[in-house]
Amino acid sequence: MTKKPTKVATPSAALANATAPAPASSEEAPTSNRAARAAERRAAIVEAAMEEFIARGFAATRLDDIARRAGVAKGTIYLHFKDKESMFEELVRTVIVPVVAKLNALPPPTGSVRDLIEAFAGNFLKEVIGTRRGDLVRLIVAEGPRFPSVADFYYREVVSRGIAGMRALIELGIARGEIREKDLARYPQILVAPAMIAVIWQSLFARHAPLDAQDMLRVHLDLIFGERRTT
Amino acid sequence: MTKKPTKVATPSAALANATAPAPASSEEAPTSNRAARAAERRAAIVEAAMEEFIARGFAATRLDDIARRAGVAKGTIYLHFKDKESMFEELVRTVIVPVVAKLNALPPPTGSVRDLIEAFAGNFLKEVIGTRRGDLVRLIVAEGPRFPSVADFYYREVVSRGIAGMRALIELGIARGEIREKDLARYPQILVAPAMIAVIWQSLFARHAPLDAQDMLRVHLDLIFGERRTT
DNA sequence: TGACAATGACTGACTAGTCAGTCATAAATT
DNA sequence: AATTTATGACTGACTAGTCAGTCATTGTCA
Repeated sequence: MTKKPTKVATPSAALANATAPAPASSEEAPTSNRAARAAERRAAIVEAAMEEFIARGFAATRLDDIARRAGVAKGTIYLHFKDKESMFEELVRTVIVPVVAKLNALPPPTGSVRDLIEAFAGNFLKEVIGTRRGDLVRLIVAEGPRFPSVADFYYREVVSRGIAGMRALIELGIARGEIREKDLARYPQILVAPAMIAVIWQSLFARHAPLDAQDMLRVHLDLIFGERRTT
Repeated sequence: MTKKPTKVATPSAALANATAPAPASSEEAPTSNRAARAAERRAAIVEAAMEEFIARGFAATRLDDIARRAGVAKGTIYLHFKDKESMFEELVRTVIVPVVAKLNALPPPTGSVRDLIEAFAGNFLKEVIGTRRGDLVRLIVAEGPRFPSVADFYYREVVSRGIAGMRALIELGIARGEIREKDLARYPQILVAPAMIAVIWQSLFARHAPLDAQDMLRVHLDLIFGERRTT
């Protein structure tokens, strides 16, 4: 039935072409055993899928494109994921989990609350705003309503924890007299809002009006903690 | 294929169902002349398209569904719009324009700046948060990157004007001594951020954790203007 | 150690289905 | 009757998901 006498060159050659002369991104070992190779494949698929989903959204993304970008045949995707939908869902989980891990490993609360939050904001700036992770946030906002399970997961793992953490910090700030506005503890969203806006702004309007997110967050913290002493 | 001998009742009946017993929204006349009927059709299509696009996103929305919801045959859509893409773009324009008109018709600046902004926030709460318009904002955030022309339009017509207006208000507040934080004028986004977050929250997380947007905005204004005097 | 067998990861042509856009025909309006 | 407007069956391009077949790797045995 299939009329392929010569077969398809070598699959490994195709793979090498698709990604780079050297294997994958982080790991460099020639990946001897099967399991490792499989994990590597899966990682490549996840990576490629994220790029495509971010660029085109769920519905408009073609699995063929993901496969090509991952340097893998389409069928291979189905060895790792049940279908397009559950691939999207698992993808979000896979990418989010390390973030949650980091959130849990919060630094010991030394120094002023303002310093803590400032450090947190700095981190957020570097790791989220204007990065692939920021785009992922926008993707979740975009697809959330069509993927309740994704929205649920994101709320449970990231939002609710983030809100709770921020609330604890705010309460500490209030107890220490650093924060005046007591009601702020009821709406930690207010503390985070400018950061979220910065994420969205970057991917929608940066080309029209670049936003100095760092400076904006500083001003926002001044608003909450009062003008910063000069040093 | 479709076994519909009797035809689809009357289109107007279907339309009436979709919106209300009485035809269309504003106009009530039996729409005698051609132009009026055409405009009505177009409005029905726009209305239906907005519902579908909000519910499914651009790529996953079927023109057949829009046509059915609008009580119109698919071909009719193409009498009003060139194709799906330009329909989406024109749709956003059509829905946004009245909002801009309202923005331009700002009330005369009487009373304190805080009162002005509070009135504005109240309006926003009623007309945007938790309404179809709020969903439209989310839709623009979602599809913006794939429709630069939509993002451009939205930025030009809504965002940049809104930011400018807020900045003027903030500067007034600073001049009058109502607002302490002078740098706020450089980032009117901070003033608006919680409102935007509320919009997004409603459509993503309201089921998990309902958000009292009104109260949150009040707290945020307290933060900016100082605790509100009891009356 | 070298030869051979078993495994299952991987492939990509293929199927079945979907949907944007078209156009011959019909209805309504003039 | 002529013209404009509306219809919806149809088409062709496109794509999610399948599966029979391939072959590098691993395991087994002499």
